[in-house]
Amino acid sequence: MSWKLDSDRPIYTQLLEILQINIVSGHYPPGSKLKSVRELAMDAGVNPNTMQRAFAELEQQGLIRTERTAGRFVTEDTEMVGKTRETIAGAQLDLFLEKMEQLGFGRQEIVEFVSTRALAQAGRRNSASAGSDTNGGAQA
Amino acid sequence: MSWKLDSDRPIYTQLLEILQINIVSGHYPPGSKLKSVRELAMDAGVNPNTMQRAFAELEQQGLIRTERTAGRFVTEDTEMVGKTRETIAGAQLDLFLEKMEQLGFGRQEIVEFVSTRALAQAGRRNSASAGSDTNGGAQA
DNA sequence: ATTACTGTATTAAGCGCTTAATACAATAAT
DNA sequence: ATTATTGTATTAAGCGCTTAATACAGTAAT
Repeated sequence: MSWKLDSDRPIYTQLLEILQINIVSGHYPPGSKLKSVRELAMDAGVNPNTMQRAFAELEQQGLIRTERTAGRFVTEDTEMVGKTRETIAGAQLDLFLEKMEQLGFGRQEIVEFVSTRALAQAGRRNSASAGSDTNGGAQA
Repeated sequence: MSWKLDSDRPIYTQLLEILQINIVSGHYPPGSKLKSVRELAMDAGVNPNTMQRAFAELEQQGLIRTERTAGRFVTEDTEMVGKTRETIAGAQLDLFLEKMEQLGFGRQEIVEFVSTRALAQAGRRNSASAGSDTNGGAQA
């Protein structure tokens, strides 16, 4: 787990996003049990109260289910997880497009920019499995 | 001018980004005079101190020049402006790619995702001038 | 039954951001 | 010379986020 936190935004918001991503990417499988609030807070280096707050919002979105004393579990509604993944991806794209257009880039330019730079030297890793994986190995 | 501010991040940071974009996109031409701190603060609906703080950081980056009592002016170093534009665009792309990969998307998928959705219904506007403009009408 | 581990709630303190209300020096405009 | 406008600095107050230090209720394990 990464837990890269910056001081520019509320920590509980960032924790929420990280937890979301770990769920919709399949890193936290449907139905699996999550670590306790205290343990995750330790991992992330934050106060348990802060992690608790992140969970409160995460649960409100239906991605996790809480059992009073047993702990928290990832939802088993794989369809919802998948939809959430698409929603987040779409939102990220919209944000990106908005910024690029504000910078004066046209749609055509943006596509070329992304194509050129994204396929160039990639992230170095998984240069083998890449190329024909249409699902990225995520979710159900 | 937009001045869309959210409460999730420091306002002066957001003001800084907006000012940056207006400069590197050519909306604030090189050498042009900017409105006063007080006036811009009014436009944005923030306290003059907050706008002042944004300017302090903006000047530190060299995008503007301050003349004690005459006001602030956009730099005339068009090369720097252009480089800054590319730097911001690259940073935005990197952020986007990172999020998408965390969501489980592969590079190939991302390119297809962007190509499909970015060229689909666009932003509705400038459907006429789009298509062959390789510079977006920005900077020098 | 006792122990350990869940989620949850409360209180107080500290810190950064923001605002409000001024004030001052330097220059441009009249 | 006077007035208006510029950037800039200062002080105090309020607010949200974060942390620390607890505490409690419910359940699983022993």
